[in-house]
Amino acid sequence: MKQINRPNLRVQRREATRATVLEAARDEFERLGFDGASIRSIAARAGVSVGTVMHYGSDKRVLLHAALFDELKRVIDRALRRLGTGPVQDELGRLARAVLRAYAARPALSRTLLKESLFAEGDWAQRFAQQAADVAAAVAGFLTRAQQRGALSAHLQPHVAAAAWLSFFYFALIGWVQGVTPRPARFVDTLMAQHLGAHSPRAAR
Amino acid sequence: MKQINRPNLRVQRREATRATVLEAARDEFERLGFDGASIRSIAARAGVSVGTVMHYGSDKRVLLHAALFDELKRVIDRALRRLGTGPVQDELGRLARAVLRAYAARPALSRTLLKESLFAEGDWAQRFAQQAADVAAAVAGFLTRAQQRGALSAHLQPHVAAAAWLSFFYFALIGWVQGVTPRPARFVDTLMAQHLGAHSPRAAR
DNA sequence: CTGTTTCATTGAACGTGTTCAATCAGATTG
DNA sequence: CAATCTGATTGAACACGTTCAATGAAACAG
Repeated sequence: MKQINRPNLRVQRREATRATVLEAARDEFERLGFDGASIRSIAARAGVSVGTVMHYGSDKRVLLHAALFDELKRVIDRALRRLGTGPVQDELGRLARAVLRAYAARPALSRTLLKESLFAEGDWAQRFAQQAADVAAAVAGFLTRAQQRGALSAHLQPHVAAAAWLSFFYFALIGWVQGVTPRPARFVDTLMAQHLGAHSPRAAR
Repeated sequence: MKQINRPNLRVQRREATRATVLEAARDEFERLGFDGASIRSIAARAGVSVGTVMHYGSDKRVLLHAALFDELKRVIDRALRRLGTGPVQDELGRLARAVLRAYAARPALSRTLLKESLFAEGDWAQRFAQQAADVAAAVAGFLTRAQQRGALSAHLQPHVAAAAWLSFFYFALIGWVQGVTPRPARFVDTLMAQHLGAHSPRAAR
């Protein structure tokens, strides 16, 4: 009887090698930054040849994405799940800060990580676009619930406001990695305050 | 009497070589894209050595900036000067479309041009940050004038709204080069409509 | 059990961006 | 006018990312 649930040795080895390569990649990228890490240093750290490293990442940027995408996605997903029923801006601020911390945790890499995720190509472009769409959808859902409990004007189109928030957030992140926006979460908060300004139920106008 | 106004031969030659190198760089980048163009092909086109090309651009990205910054700056500055007294969103839409056209005019290069300008490093980071600050200031001024002629609520903080517009604009541009925002000007318009929504004098709420 | 197929792995070769010592030409000085 | 200084130019060397033909090991078929 064919053992369907037990992959054969080759598949096991492949997965083990892939994990080893991606872990070595993550370590090198986080320690040395994208440019500082080389395919050769990653290969040496993983104990394989450069051809094997390239086998698991079709180019260096793909390697970066493959090494770090899942962890950042976990951070984002957890922060989205934690969107609660507190004041709208506080909840959004928490979301922004959680993602910021994930970037700040890898200072040598934050600029390139952001740069390459925003401008990814091929399959990874689609994955990052999907991720942004998921965040926008989650934020729109959060805003809809806020409207339903009367914390936000019913006139506001949640998906547009979510896209606005995402725009502010990414712009703030870019400003932050570029050193021109030292307090990105505050920046997002200020813009979102104006954006929602007349849409909160107690707006005086 | 020292001829102050007439640079010597070496200075003349340096400027001529610089212009030649940057023009060759611009041609190659626009024709082949950033990755498609090589330092060697630029050198060949300019009739100089690779060392000379590197002399006029400390690295390939700097070469890109040096080759294209002034032209894009001219487009932006002209569009800013044309901000008039028409409906606020129409004027901002025109500004957005003018810059979009400048990018669209070089399809092989638009993604990298945007990517490298947003994530520039060193002196160029400062120049691009200054450019963004100039745009924000000009848009804030435009919004202030709109308030003064009663086309916009006096309660709106112009510099915050300008930062919001810039966020929408860059996010739309990124979405456009990534293929997820086919109508970036419309995207900006939609978000800005919501942002200004309750701030126009005829807002029903 | 053996031959064949499949796929992972290897590492040298290649093209690239970047560096730098050597050379050359223009400017300056005495 | 010659010697010296200064800065532009050169292009080979280097390290890098990427490619690919060769090799080896696992899987499969008979």
